[in-house]
Amino acid sequence: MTEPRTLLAADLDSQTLRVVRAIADTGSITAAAARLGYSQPAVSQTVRRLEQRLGMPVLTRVPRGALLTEAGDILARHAATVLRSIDSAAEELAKLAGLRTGWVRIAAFPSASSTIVPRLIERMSADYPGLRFRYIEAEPPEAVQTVRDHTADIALTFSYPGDPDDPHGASAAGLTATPLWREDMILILRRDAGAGLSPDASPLALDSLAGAGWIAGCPRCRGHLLHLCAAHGFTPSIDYETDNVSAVLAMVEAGLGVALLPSLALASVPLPANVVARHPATPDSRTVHLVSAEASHRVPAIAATIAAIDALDTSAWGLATARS
Amino acid sequence: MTEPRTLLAADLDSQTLRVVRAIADTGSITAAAARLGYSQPAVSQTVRRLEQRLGMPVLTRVPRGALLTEAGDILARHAATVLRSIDSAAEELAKLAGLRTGWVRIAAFPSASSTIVPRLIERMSADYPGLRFRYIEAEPPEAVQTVRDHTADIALTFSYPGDPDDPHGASAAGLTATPLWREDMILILRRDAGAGLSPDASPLALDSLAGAGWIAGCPRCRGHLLHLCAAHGFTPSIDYETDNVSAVLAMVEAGLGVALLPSLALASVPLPANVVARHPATPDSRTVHLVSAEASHRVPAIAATIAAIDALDTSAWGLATARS
DNA sequence: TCGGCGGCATAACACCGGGTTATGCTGGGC
DNA sequence: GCCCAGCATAACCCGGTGTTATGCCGCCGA
Repeated sequence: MTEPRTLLAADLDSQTLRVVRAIADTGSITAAAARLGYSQPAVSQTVRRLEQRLGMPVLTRVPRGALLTEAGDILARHAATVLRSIDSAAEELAKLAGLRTGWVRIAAFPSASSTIVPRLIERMSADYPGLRFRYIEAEPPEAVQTVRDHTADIALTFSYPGDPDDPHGASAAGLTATPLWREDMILILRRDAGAGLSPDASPLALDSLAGAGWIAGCPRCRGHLLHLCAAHGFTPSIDYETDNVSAVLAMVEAGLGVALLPSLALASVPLPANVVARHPATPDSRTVHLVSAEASHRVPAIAATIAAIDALDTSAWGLATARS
Repeated sequence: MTEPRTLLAADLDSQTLRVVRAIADTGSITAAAARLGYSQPAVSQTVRRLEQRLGMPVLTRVPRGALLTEAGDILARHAATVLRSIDSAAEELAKLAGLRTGWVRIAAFPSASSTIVPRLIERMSADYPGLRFRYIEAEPPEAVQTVRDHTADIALTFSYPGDPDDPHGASAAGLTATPLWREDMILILRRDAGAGLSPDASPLALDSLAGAGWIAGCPRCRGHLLHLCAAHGFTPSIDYETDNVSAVLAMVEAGLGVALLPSLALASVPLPANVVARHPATPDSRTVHLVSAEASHRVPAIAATIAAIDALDTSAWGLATARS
């Protein structure tokens, strides 16, 4: 004769409620067991355990089945609410799993904003109409930081060869950084500036521009330019600094200098008539990376987005698959 | 790498939801564990199991705690509903257990309707204002049947000594029948009828009424009368039959005959002026029983009612505690 | 920059809740 | 009076869900 301690909500788990509800619906333990896919004793014992936890009977056994007691009625009534809520939770989760809902937050560098990102989101939205997206434009270090602090799920970054703080530095945390594409660096100069140097569309020796004025962009891009020129034996005179690609082109067009731009930056703005793009004689490139939290790969919407990034056709932007 | 099968609602038990909710509230696994009274690994593992059932992460681990993912958000949101519902079920059950709510259905024989039953319900209502009662008047066999088929929780019955179908016959089922009180049988006759026989208030030999006309009530009462008279060597002439006590008294008053009534029957109607009640010289009694379903004794409201019946002061009705 | 600390994960283990099959009992209907 | 439907019990088994002990990692403060 165990002392019936005070009732705890912990005594009521959803499994038990499911059983009570099945009995209420079917009117017998045996039928409830059949409906739930259990053996009859399983249900019988579940009820018995419940009853001894509650300290009072939940159902009265009658010759052809079982009737709920008042306590059983209470349980069955609330079971409806509980199970309905659990079912709808399961349904929402199934929608997440089935990519019929979900958010994906993306961070990327400026020149991706007008190329890769819109194409990606367009594609994903077409394939999975339920998914929603957020986008934050950020330079690589900040973009990685957004992933690290869970402000974004996915970051697109770039790194120059030999870059000390390239995105791989992030992999120490739970982050992964995988190279996506190799992006050619292209020299931008006024048509007449390079006129005497070599035929129009052919590669151009970098050091032939040693004496030119230079227009540079973000700090890391400027750093790369300095590094690259040093390897070619000169120090560029960087006279103008701007991140703005249109501004760079206008400056070049105005004859203020030359620039070294990644091909993505050129993909979304038309080249002014008397401005030309020439590959350096010794090819130069940077690499676009995808940075994401390891754990997030199990989030269906994020995994699908990553897959879509991999599947993007980037040939129009001058991107080549990265060999890592 | 287990294949993430489709999500089942069965994967979501209330215990897990409780954990998710605690994490959502506290912001860390450790704090949630403390709040739930678990060890930290218990919660950690609960989450891990949940995640592998869902096939997607539920929370993202951050340096100083954990953040919910979208899936975790869904769970936490529904957990609120589920747990609220479970809590309110527990609360209602606690009210049942605490006798602050509940129904008790009573069946009893007619002469209890105007004596024991109102007193009992009055008493119970005073002690437990939340309890509600239903009452059905029924002769013993029917009253036992109401308990058997769960139309009533408690039946008050009576049985005459040697009664073949007394309530004990019911004990074969899950029913119990316990004797409560011994109820004296009393002879009712007109003052002048017994005048020459013995002093007014003294016991009266039954066979002194052998020649009188008799007024009898319910079938079992009539049966008892026949049995009793046979033991005294005569067969009564039963001229009138009615269950109605007032009618019996009026008939006696009118000189139509004499009657043998249980003391409870006399408790609620005044004896007409020229009608007297006399004990038989050889005392005769019947026994009042309580019949109830074994299992119902664990129902608090019913147990309390039975206790209240035991505690009733029945001296005013001429009932003596039964010796079983 | 290094040690302390807060927080999570993992390992190893124990328990019992909750399932199974086999079987018995009871009450009702043909 | 026998058969059948339905519930209970026994005996057993497994895995979910706790426990403690321990390790790793990232942050913070001296």
